[in-house]
Amino acid sequence: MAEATRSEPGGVEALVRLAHVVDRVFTDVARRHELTPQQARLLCLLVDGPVGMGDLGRRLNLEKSSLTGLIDRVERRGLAARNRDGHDRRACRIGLTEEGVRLAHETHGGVTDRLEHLAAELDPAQRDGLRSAVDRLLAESEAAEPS
Amino acid sequence: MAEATRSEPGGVEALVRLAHVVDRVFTDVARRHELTPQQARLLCLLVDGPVGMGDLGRRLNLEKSSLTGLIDRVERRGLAARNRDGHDRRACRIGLTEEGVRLAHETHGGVTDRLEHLAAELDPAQRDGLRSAVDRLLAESEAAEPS
DNA sequence: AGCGAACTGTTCGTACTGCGAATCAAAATA
DNA sequence: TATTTTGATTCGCAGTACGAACAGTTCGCT
Repeated sequence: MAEATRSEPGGVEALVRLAHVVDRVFTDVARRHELTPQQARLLCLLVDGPVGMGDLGRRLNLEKSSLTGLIDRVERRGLAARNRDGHDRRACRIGLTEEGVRLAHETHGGVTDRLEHLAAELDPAQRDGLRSAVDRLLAESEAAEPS
Repeated sequence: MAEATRSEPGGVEALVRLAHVVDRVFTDVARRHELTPQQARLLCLLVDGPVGMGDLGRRLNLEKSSLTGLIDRVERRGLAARNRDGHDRRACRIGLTEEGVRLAHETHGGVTDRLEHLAAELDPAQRDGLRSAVDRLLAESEAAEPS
């Protein structure tokens, strides 16, 4: 029963550690801007325009009750705002304020810079390999999740 | 100054999303065993034998005061125990109880299974590409961190 | 030996995170 | 229209994480 392990010796461990590195970057950058990691993640998701609560919950992997609180705190800091949806008077879409956009760009840029700085050491072949493998994994996990 | 962005279109995004997938797996598996993600991470770190608080804080990226609480809760559940160090009466080493070992193996196995199940869909070239890229990134980040 | 600096871990107060159950209003469906 | 479903909030609870202040221990230096 060690065959699977033999064929991927420590590969999973490496993935976990990589995730940890990314997480660390996110945490550090967020902190530098007086944000919590979750708040930073939220802002980055909102940077392309307003998003509904449903989408947000799915993308952040949060229960709706958790999301309400997160939005509350971000709204209280004047970084985002709830905009009621015209078609459905229950629903609301979350959009960034001016200050929110500024912070979102700053944190997104900070994270990108630091990760690109790491990725810069990869040679083009490794870059491509990483890209294609990650894309495949993501497609895979997205396909598996809706279960 | 958009050159760097042009040369890595979305590559960083892929990394972030990959981290998110790994995180999700960890959260799900932990929950299945009545653990929080952080508690699961802790158990996995302790599986190779007792570790001192200093090391733990560094590896989990936690402040010591945060670590105290985490250990408290895990100890209260009977999964780990503080063992005082013989050489330094201030220090203590955290070790797993029998039940802790059991849970640690279960969660570690669960995470590994699910990630390997994902990775199994990659063809060998992608696997190798991912491996080498991730190893490189980890080496890079470890070299950069001690700053 | 003795004194002070550095280190290890805890306590305390505070804010944030995240969940599930219960609730309410607004759709959607029968 | 009556019923069900859906979108979001509220509440209570446990866990997470930080920094400052603290106590005991060890270390370095004289």
